[in-house]
Amino acid sequence: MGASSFRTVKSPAELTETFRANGLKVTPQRQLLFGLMHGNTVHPTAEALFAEASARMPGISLRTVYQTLTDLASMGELRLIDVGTGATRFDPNTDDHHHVVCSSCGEVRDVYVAGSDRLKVDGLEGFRIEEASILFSGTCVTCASDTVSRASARG
Amino acid sequence: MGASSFRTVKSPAELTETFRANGLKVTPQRQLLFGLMHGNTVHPTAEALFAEASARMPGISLRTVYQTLTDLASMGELRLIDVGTGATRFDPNTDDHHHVVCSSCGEVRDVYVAGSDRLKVDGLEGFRIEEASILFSGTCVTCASDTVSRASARG
DNA sequence: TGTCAATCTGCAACGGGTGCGAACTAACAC
DNA sequence: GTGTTAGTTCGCACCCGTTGCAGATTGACA
Repeated sequence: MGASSFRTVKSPAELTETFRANGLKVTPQRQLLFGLMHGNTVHPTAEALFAEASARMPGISLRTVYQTLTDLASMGELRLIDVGTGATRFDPNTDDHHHVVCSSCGEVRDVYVAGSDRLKVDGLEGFRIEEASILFSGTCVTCASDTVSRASARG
Repeated sequence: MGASSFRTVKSPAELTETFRANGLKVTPQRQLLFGLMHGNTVHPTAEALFAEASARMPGISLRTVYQTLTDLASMGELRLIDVGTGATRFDPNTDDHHHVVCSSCGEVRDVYVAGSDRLKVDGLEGFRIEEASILFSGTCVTCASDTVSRASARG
């Protein structure tokens, strides 16, 4: 569970190779997005990445951001996750893991779960299961302390 | 885990009482929806309930369906679930349970999981967890056999 | 340097869901 | 039965996230 086993999205250089190998072209827009996803741990939305990308390359289209992200996802280089906050999040961590989401601010963090093979599950009869995802939700430390300070300001 | 411990939405008569007790009026539209949810095990979307309701009460508004369902949910009489198929599902089963979704047809079924307290979870530091939901996804028996028959038709 | 398929952008459109306000009606009092 | 009024219903406009489309552009390879 240490950083040594952490499997994230390939480097921009490697993704360039992967794209070319798949017959896809490598454009400046794509290279920018490769860089923005590499080592990214905040599970950004398409809009958030678009904002970052726009700052570095004014005129880049939101459509292109979506296109590149779905290309990356369909090649298995990143994961699309839905934590119920409205917009799809993009996760460069392709390890087998799960997520926590703060129900107040929407922050998402990776969670590693061991022992799920020992769960007793009733109700899967008739299904060929391909995936199981666990989503924790609660309040992050920042939002919790905000609540506390607001409460004491009132009191 | 038998039917005896199954906790579903209250009967239409009980919901009538609950609504009145909360200062809400009991309209024909609401009574119709109470009946449609009672004993419902298909995890319908608002649109699906709207279609059923429209057949019995032409002219009922989709807006009213949403309104009544969110009222029921905020009273804890049913649960809103998101299985990643786009639309919110409404689940009259208020037991502590989880779900499987067929990635092909979107069918949802209830799943009971025991032993989740023995999971080893890493990454929740700093979060006050309020909920954990497990979502299985795979192919239901109907979609699996459809695939088989299509494959043999081709062969 | 040329060719051409792949890509980019902007806009229209779509699905799910919500805010709003005028018309309506359940609930309670008399 | 009638009146009063707060809660509801309906339909429309609109929001958000996302995708389809098409014309202009450009990476990749000869």
